Amino acid sequence: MSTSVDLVYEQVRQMAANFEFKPAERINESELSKQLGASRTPLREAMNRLTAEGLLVFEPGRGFFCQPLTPELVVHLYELREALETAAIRSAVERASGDDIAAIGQFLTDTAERYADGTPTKEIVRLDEEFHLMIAVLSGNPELVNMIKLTYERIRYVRWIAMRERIDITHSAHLHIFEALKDRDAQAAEERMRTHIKTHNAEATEIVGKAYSNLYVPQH
Amino acid sequence: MSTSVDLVYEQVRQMAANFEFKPAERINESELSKQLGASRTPLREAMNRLTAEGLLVFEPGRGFFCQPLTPELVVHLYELREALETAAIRSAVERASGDDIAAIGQFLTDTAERYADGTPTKEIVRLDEEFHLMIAVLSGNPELVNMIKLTYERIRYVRWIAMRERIDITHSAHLHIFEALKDRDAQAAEERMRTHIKTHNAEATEIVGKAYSNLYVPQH
DNA sequence: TAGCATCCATCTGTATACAATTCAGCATCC
DNA sequence: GGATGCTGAATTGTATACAGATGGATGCTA
Repeated sequence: MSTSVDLVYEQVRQMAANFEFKPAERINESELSKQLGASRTPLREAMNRLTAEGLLVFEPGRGFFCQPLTPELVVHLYELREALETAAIRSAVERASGDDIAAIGQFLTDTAERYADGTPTKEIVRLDEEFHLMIAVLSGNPELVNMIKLTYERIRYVRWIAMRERIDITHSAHLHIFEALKDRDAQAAEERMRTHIKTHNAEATEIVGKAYSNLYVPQH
Repeated sequence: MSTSVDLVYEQVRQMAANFEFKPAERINESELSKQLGASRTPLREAMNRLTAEGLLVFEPGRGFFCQPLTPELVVHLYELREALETAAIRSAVERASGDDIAAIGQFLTDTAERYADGTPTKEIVRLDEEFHLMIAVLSGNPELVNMIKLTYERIRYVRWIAMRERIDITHSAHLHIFEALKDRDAQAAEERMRTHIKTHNAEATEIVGKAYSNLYVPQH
C-alpha cells in the first residue's frame, strides 16, 4: 500500500531535527499538510509519533509545537548520551569481532582529511554521528542503538553550531577512543567516551546558554 | 477541548503494557475503536505514539501489532535499564538532598512488610518500579526518567511473571542499594544497582526463554 | 496432491466534513 | 490604564466515507 504516511513522517522528522519550525510556535496543520502534499490525517499521525520521540510537544486543544531547546534540556540529553554510549562501548569491547573493529578503523582513516579541509559543519556532524553509531551497533543491542539515534536527533541542531569550534579535536578524540576499543580495554574505552561526551556537553550547553534567545533566528 | 485522544492513548497504552493483545496478531482498528467508544482516527493517533515508544509495531499496509517479547528483546531492554539506572543513581548520589534520600528510606520502611505478606505480584512490581523511579527522579534529569519509565512498560509483563520467584530478595537488594545512596558512595551504589538489574535480567530472560511459546496464553 | 491464479470479503490509508474550541481583536467596565 | 467579557475567524478534534491493499477461500492446472 502507499507509504505516504511514512514519507510525511520522514519529512516532518527532518524538519523537526533541523529546527525548521520556530520553537514555542504552534505548527499549523492545514498549512503544513498542504506544503507536504498530504491531508491532515497522515500528518497528525506522523506528528504523534514525533511527539512520543520527544521532537515535538503536544498540548490538547492547542496542537503541536516544536520542542524548544533550553540549556537544561541540552544538559539532560547529553547526560543521556553519556549513559547510553558508555554502556554501548563497554558491550562493544566485549562482543565486537576483529573485523567489526577493523571496519571502524578504516572509516576513521577514510574520513580523516575531511575534518581538516573545509567540509561543511553539517557534514562533519553526520560523520561524527556515524562513527558513534558504528560503535553503538557493535554493542549488539538494537534498542540501545535506537535510543542513541533518537537522542542525536534531538540535539543535532545544537551540534551544528557547537561543532564549528571543535572540528579539529573531534577526530583525535575519536582515534583515542578507537585505540582503547582495538586494545579491548573496556575501562579506558568507557572513560574516554565519557570524557569526550562530557566535553561536548559543556560546550553545547554554554553555547545554548549564551545564544538562547537568538539561537533559532538563523533558520528564518 | 475534549481529551478523548489522550484517554484512548492511556487505555491502549495500558492494554499494550499488560499484553492484552496477542503478539504477532494484527490489532483490528474498527473493533478496538468500538470497544473503546471512539472512532479510528484518535485510536490510530494513539497507536502511532505507542509505536514510537516501542510498545507496538507498525507494518505499512498491514496495520499495528503488539510487540512480541522475545528472549533477545528482554535481554536488550534489561541492558538498557542497566545503562540508564546506573547513570541515574550516580547522579542521584551527587545531587540528591538529605530530605530526598530520607523520603526513600521512609518509603522502604513503609512498604517493607508488603514484600512478605501475600501482596499480589502485580502490586509488588508496582512498588518495585516506584522505588527505582524515586531514585531516577533524584538524578534531576527528566529525560532519563522518561526513558526508564518507557523501558519499564515494555518489560512489565515479564516482570509480573519473573517477580513471583524473587519477591523475598528484592526488598533486601533495595535496602542494600539505599544504604550506598545514603552513604553517598557512588561507586557502591552504581555497582549494587548494576548487580541488582543483571540478576533480574538473567532470571527474566530464562523465564521468557523457557516459556516462550505459551507466555501469552494466560491472558486469553 | 501441491502449487498457483483468481476473486471477494475485510481491513487499512487518507481525504473530507463538521463540531468543538481557541484566540485575537474590540468594546466595555471598574 | 488595565482588567474583563464578548464575538467571529481560524484552528483543532473526531467521525465518516471511500479508494486501495491484503489475505484467505475457491477452483484450476500440472
